[in-house]
Amino acid sequence: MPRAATTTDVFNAIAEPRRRQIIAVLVDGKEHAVGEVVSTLRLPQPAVSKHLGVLRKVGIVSVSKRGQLRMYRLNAKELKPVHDWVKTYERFWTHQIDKVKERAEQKMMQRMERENQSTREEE
Amino acid sequence: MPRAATTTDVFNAIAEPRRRQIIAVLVDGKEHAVGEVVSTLRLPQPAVSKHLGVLRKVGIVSVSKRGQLRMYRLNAKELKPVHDWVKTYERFWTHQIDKVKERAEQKMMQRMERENQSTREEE
DNA sequence: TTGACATATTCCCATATGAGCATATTATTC
DNA sequence: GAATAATATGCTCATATGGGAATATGTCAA
Repeated sequence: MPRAATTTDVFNAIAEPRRRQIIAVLVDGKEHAVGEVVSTLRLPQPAVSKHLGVLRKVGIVSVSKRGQLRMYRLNAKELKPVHDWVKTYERFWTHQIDKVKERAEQKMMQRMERENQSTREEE
Repeated sequence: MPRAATTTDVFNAIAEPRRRQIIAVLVDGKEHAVGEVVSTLRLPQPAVSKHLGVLRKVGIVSVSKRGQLRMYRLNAKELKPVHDWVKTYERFWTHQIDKVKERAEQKMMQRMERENQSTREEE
């Protein structure tokens, strides 16, 4: 069996860096013409159209016609499965951050104690 | 150009459903032999070895020898880039949840008012 | 109608799959 | 050392790329 199609699911669709770039351009949630994406990312127009096509098939973006323009809009809700999935593993690095914070607070307390002591010594 | 290699980055590595399944088996953070994964997921052993190889190249898992066993352990920190990326778009559905909560609270308030009223009527 | 402009589509190509199967490698035990 | 167990590796195959270039489609404007 070959690799799953990029249009199979969101995970495959976002595996492509350029598609993530395109998504980033649409992050404001507003409508953007293909040409905007092209000039912003400086990618060949056919490439952008193709990538947008993949994103559309998966539902990450939606299109609407405005004259001769095709306006693409981000439908970020489709990214939720990715978020839900990766959130399961969040604790693995969040705990680490907590420990760092803890150590920092301990140092802060120690420093405050020291400063408190020298203040008393000044009295 | 063909599609990027699955060993290129984490995004490509986790695009494969079976690899996500394997990651799920290793979620407890403890060491697991290949055979455990094989029997848990009921996948062919060569397939599991190959997928573990991909995950290892990307750094998502680490290996250590224990006799004739190869113990694989999840290195979930490598998934952080995915989390960081998708978190940028979290607000798109979180806001929706907030709205749902808001509506629920409004209904609750209305209900309380009604009950309050009927209580007064009982007086 | 004829252009000019914005996008989409088609073709070709090099390449990286992932599955299935057979086989090699390594370690253990008798 | 031989047999066995646990993994890894090598092979072929069908298939889905993504890029580039050319071209088709669709739309507006004069």
